[in-house]
Amino acid sequence: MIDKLLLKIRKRFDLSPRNEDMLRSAMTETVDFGRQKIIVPENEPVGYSSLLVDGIACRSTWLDNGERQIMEINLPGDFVDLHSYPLGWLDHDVTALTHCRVVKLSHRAIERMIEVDRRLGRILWFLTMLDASIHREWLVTIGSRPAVARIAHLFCELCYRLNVVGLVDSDNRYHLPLRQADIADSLGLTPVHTNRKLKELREMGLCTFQDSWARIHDLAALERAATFDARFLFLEKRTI
Amino acid sequence: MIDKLLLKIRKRFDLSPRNEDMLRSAMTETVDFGRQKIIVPENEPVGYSSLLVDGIACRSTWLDNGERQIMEINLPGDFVDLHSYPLGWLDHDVTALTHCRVVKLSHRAIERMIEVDRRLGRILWFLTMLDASIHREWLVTIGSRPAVARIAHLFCELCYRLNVVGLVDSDNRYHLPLRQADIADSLGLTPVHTNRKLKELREMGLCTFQDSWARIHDLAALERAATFDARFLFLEKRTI
DNA sequence: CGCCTCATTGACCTAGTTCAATTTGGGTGG
DNA sequence: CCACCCAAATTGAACTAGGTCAATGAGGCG
Repeated sequence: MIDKLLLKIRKRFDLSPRNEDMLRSAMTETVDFGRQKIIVPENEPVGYSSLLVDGIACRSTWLDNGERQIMEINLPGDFVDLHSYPLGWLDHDVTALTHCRVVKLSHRAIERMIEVDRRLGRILWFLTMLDASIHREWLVTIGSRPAVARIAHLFCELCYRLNVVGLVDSDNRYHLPLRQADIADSLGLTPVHTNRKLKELREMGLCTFQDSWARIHDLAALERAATFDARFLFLEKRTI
Repeated sequence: MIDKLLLKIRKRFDLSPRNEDMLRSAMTETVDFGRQKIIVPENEPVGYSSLLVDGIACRSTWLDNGERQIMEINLPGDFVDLHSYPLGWLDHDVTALTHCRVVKLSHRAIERMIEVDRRLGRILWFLTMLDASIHREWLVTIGSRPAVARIAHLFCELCYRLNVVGLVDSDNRYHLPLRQADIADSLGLTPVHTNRKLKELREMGLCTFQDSWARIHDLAALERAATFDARFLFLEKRTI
């Protein structure tokens, strides 16, 4: 159930079997959400955090003009709203972009876990700071990269993140059941322009996104096109 | 020394005198940085976090093409790199945009404080999540708002944040010693375009930015122009 | 005075948008 | 099996917000 979360954590920290048990036993209730359903609504007090175990979700808000801005794409193994623990509620919606399965972790249980093992608290804090780092990288993407590089960067990011949780094939191919409009709304582009630039990436032989699958044909070249530097994902193993 | 930090925290949480003493006594060394100096360099292990007590700093990276993207503007009372505590190092530089004064808080001291009072840990975690919330709002700004609204939004944000630490005059006027280029690099615009749109805001009678001072003539109208909603700043007092 | 940084303005250009039409590929009901 | 429908992808053509380039001001200061 929480194996993808454990993979994500173990990539960066050593986890004792005891830690794993604590996490495992703290998460109980499973909930499913259909596509487009709101998993966590904006501005409402939250008493628990949700771990995405299956499907793809996103953080997004709607603007007055009807535009949607997606601020992060959540993958299996991600807590979609761990930050509601320190914040109390969310400043944005979390929405299912595909069918999603989620397990709940009450804030009270988080509190208890941290009380028993402070290091676990620091690990959870780390996970939320990883989201913040991804936010910053997106700021660079949207603020400074041209359209092709934006799309390329997103595909690189998702490749690395999905790889951590074992969801990338040996030939850099991964399941990505998103609409082009989802990508457009993530990158501050229009669906039409996104479509054209996806075609360009395809014709350049860098990557293909079709039928809910992303295939990266030349990761190194794609990273160059994206000016991608994986360091913002903090993939190194660390002590403490 | 740390009074602005205390204001910032007290706006959201009750702080016991003991908590305040713990914070106060943990921060010792003061360091000054001239304009353009790097306060915390990217990708280098950090053993302490820095609290900005005076001046304005920013988180930024440089792209291959020589462009700079600013990801957050740090004000007095902000920790510029509290997230280095869980992360270990930063994915970006922290740079002084004006002369800055900083006090240091070692990670060991943070560790100790949290050990003594877990609630304080949650408060520090909150502070880092506030930064993340600001990042998300900037994503919306850069991804979806037109130029005038971007600038307006930034002036609203700075007004609210500076107000918390007592740096806004009664007539919504605050010291903001930034170049137009700093604003441009924060918003994903060019300095030229920023200049033109600043003129527009001035002519609309919404706000003036001249000689290092921002004057908001009509905050409500400026917020409307920016589609600004202060909720992302989590300004409410909360329990726990 | 001369220099330097930053703000301002004008003229032209382009990456990305907008609008609208067409295609594609499932489903689904008969 | 086929006609129809619908969501999403694709393409074309015209448009614009914002960018680029380059010149001019306007202060501050050694």
